[in-house]
Amino acid sequence: MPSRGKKRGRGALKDTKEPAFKVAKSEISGEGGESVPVKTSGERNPGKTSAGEASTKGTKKTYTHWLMKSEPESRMEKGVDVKFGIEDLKAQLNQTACWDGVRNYQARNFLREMKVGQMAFFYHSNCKEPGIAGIVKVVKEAYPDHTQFESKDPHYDASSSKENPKWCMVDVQFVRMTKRFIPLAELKLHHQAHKISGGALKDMTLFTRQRLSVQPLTVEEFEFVLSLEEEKQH
DNA sequence: GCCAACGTTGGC
DNA sequence: GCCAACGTTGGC
Repeated sequence: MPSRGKKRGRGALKDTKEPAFKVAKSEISGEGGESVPVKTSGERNPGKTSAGEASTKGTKKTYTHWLMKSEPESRMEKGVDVKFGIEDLKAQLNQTACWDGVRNYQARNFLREMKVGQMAFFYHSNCKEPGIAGIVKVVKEAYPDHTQFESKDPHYDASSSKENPKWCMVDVQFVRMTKRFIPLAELKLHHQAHKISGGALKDMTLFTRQRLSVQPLTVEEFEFVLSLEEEKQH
């Protein structure tokens, strides 16, 4: 939904109450976030916590790099155009926008993990040429997504309350375009080759959880994708 | 426009 | 708690 959700327009910068960490049990599916990491009881923490590395802390990985999907082409959803490509981000005041409209628990939980200064790929989805168009950085950490309370908004959620907001957003700022557009098809070729060779993209979330609109990348994945910038396409 | 993948809902 | 039906995402 970030793709299905991202919309133009600055979000009001009002800061309401922090979303409680406690969430309704109906949200369990997403409550753990990418909670998946095996919880081996008693297993001692490998302690492999190099800065920036997807580290194993306790039972859950922490990430420092992300990929966020948004739709660069016009599409009407409940009478509202949800188009928001990287050019739209660049056009915002301070080239900064709130990442509203995320309505998936896993994606939301990743938004909550994001820290100021962290980098994310801006991915163009549901369009002629899907792929990575640029790089953005987190400039404000998770706070309530105001659009969940607005009945006219395509992502209005009647089941959420201001006392206990269900959905959050972060603010991101444009950093730069990638040196060249990196098409999904190209990433997929690497992913498939890496599944055999054991390369950096072998488990890339873009392919293992294809519908997730806000997703983490390991440092290795992020750097490998960056290395593709330098390649001339066939 | 088709449809695979997959998240959510609700009956039981 | 299972799982079929349904809805959404998003590539192609």
